[in-house]
Amino acid sequence: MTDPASQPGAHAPRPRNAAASRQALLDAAQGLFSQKGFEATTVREIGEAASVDPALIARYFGSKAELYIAAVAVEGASERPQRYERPAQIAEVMMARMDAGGPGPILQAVLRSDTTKEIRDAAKAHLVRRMVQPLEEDMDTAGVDRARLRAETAVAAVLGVALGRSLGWFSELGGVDRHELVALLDESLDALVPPALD
Amino acid sequence: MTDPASQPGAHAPRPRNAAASRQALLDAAQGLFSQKGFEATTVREIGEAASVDPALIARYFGSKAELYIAAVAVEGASERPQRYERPAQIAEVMMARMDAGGPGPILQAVLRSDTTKEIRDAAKAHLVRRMVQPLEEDMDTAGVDRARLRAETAVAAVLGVALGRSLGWFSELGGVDRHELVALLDESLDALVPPALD
DNA sequence: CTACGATGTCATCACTCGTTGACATCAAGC
DNA sequence: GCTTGATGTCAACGAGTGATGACATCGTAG
Repeated sequence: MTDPASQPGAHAPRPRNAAASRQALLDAAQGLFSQKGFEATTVREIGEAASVDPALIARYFGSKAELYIAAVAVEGASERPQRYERPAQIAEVMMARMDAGGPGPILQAVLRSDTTKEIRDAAKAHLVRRMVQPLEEDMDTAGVDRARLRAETAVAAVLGVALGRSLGWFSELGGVDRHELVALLDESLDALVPPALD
Repeated sequence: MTDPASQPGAHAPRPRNAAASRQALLDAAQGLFSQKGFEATTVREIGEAASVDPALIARYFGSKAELYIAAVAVEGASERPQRYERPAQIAEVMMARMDAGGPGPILQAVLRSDTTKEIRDAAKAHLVRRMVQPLEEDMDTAGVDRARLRAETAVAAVLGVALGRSLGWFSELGGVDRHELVALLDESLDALVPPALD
């Protein structure tokens, strides 16, 4: 962010700017990985989307896999810590994200088998930390039986619904208003994950 | 078909038997596609698993894609029509299948984006016919509101749980006894898909 | 102004994929 | 026994992939 040394207002064209190229690659990768997954996205596609030579992926990130990890890290970091009052809020957050830009690198990594085990484990851990554990802790303090299993089941179910909605599995699920769907899930999830009573 | 055994009059045993080779390829493809999906399975793998030269795939099926379609057709035909008394029975059936041999070609086709749209649509239709419609009809006769949406949501949720269990997303979900999980889902699904009262 | 490191461009490598066609080998009919 | 068609084997092709390194070009320190 040093002074580009040109007119104010309009960013100076940066034909040679490593940071900008790196960022462009990262953004393009984020979008493409999010929509198509790891294997189905080629480095040449990423380069074209970023208007950057694909060879720079190797230079700046080392490899396609490391670029993927970087994209996942960005997605993970962009999520601010959050506390869920009701289990269906997880569905709300997840579907809002998917409505915006596809499943995202993390979910892609979790549900596809063509990614490295290393990447998949990292994505799973993220999912557990952000979604399962909050639910589990609430139920633990409330003394609910089988808290962990209930939390995992709820997250998996929400993921299924969000996925089916995003990928257009069915006719109505994809088109229904998000909040209506969340409301529908709310009743159901309360039976699976009893809400904290405190 | 005709008795292949040792009688002199009958046809000799079949060291070179096109039908047997074809079937071996189909079986191997069914298993591999079921576990790894379409793109991640190579024709060389299939050939090795079937102990048949991969080139015969082209000869007997035309291409890898047509072999895939044949495998899906086999899975679709093997399912006998079934009626579900309670929504959680869908979970039972689905998880029993997955515990046996992975998600299966049909589910793989639905959830992965690397398959042909044609294949994916066929798989979706199969899913709707076998899972969504039975639920919907029960609720329609019971006069439940938003029957179709509820049915689709329930199937998607069950799919998510079954998938998460099969793919090892979480620590407990994968290991828990299937029937315990079904019981857990039963309460929850009743809220989403009110059981028929007749 | 010049030299040098940083940045971008390009051709190409090694590899895997699905597919193809030539060739080998077997079983059966004349 | 020899021919003929079916069946199996094999090497290779062309199209992709990710990755690599040589080279060109820019920006700027000296």
